[in-house]
Amino acid sequence: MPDSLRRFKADVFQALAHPTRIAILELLGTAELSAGELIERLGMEQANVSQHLAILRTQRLVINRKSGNQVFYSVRDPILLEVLTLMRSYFQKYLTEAQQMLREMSESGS
Amino acid sequence: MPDSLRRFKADVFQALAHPTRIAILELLGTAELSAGELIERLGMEQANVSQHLAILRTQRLVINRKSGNQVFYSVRDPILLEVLTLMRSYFQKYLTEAQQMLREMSESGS
DNA sequence: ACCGAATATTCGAATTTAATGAGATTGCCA
DNA sequence: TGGCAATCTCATTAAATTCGAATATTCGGT
Repeated sequence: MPDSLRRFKADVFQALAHPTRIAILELLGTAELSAGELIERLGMEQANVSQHLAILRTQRLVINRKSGNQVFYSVRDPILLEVLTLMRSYFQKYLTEAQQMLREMSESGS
Repeated sequence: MPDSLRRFKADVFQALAHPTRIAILELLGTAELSAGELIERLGMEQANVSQHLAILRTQRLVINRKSGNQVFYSVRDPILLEVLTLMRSYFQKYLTEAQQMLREMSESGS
């Protein structure tokens, strides 16, 4: 596999590599949502969410549809949701270990 | 889903978000390899590869087995390879578009 | 005990990323 | 056209990532 494609693939993972963006994709997994709805459900700064959406748009993980005053987002390809589902099963498999790791991190961090 | 788990999930994607680390996982997909073999096949600096391996180890995407002077690495869970396979199909689906994007990036970058 | 090979770790510089606050668009409706 | 709501973009700053060079560690052989 050429390195350029590997870089491209890495960029997609990079786009997935943020809790907020994962949350966005999970919210969009079941239904198309407007930017405003996303902001509300996430409970985060408007500008911040908008920037994360821009990243997802640039990598084409989501598509957007303008309708009047609003912009509606949806996941571009179900494969991406499959990836998230696979990840979910991965985490369930190692759940106790993940929690253990989280606990250690919070202890050493305090 | 609690945010802590989402953060944990994002960390795994972060670990996948580098061309070299993707290359490492793809190499390990078919066979267990020693650090030296990985370095040789990647044709990169020893320290650099070792650092990437450390990241993959920290996130537990790979496991390592010490045998004498060498350290052998392998992918921890086949689910991760499934994720890479899914991504591969995603890229094949949008290959022309990806190439187009790569071309534009290289043009504007020069 | 010493040496060399294999691997890991540390450090510093350059680059990238994330969050916030402020400003700029765009589209609707009176 | 004026104004408001929804959304995006820009600038700044703090934090994280990446790489190479140098250094450290660990193990087997002599």
